[in-house]
Amino acid sequence: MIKTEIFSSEYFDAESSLSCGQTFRFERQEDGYFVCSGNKACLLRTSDGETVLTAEESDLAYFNRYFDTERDYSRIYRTAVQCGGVLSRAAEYGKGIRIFNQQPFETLVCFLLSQNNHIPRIRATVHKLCEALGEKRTFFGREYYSFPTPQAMAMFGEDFYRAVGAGYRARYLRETAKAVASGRALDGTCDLTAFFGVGRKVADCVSLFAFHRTDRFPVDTWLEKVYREDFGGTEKDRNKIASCFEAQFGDFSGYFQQYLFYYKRSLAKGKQEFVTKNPM
DNA sequence: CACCAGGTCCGTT
DNA sequence: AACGGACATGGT
Repeated sequence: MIKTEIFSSEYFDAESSLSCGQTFRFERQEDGYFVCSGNKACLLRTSDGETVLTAEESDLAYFNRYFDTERDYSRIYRTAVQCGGVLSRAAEYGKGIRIFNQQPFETLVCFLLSQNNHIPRIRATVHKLCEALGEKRTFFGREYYSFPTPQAMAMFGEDFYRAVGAGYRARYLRETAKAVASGRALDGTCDLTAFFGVGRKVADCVSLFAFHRTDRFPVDTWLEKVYREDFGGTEKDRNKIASCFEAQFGDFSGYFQQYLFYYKRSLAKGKQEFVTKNPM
């Protein structure tokens, strides 16, 4: 039985929440977005200031948790606006962004792939990975593939992961899949950097996107730019830059980081698109 | 064709 | 502790 649920898009906007880089498992369709998580799928549509979630009735609770729908984001937004400067502009631009609650293994694999990589290619590789090792399913008349289990991934070697476009990260995927499949803990308290290929940035992304550790502020090339250009920072070590932001923003770190990432990247992608979304 | 991308590892100072 | 090169590959 398929059901729908409606939210105001003021603090739950499909476009920005999906394209702000926290997930790679979605596709734009004629009338909205097809979103996958684990072995489930749902639809997100926007119309008249509303975000419409469509899912199997038995998956509705799952996707409510996934999209973090219970949390009050107006408070987060207002706090960012009060900070002024670039943060205020970024919050305005990404007002409808929510931080999802994604599955740990899936998030770990996706962000292993993300390093030194382009978002479109990350999405393509994740898709090929699911196609090859996931289970075929259908939702709303559309085929999709579940995210592979650690056990399924542990059966393949580097050559396979190179073939789906992982490049040099193939070794990271294989080692990590093997570790998790053989019982290594992957939870909110484990040291994520103990996984081969996981440094602070990837660890922070997994902490934030899978365990909702919003006290983490992942620093990548874009946030390094923000730090330099908009905050006038001079430190070069990304670890220190992250610690600096985290000390400043506390439990708002993760939310503010997403506002800033989405804003900075959108500016770089082209003024045209930006201007139409942000009439002065 | 260079340069860069949601970095990390590893060997040198 | 700090620094730099290597790493695969496709987008711009």
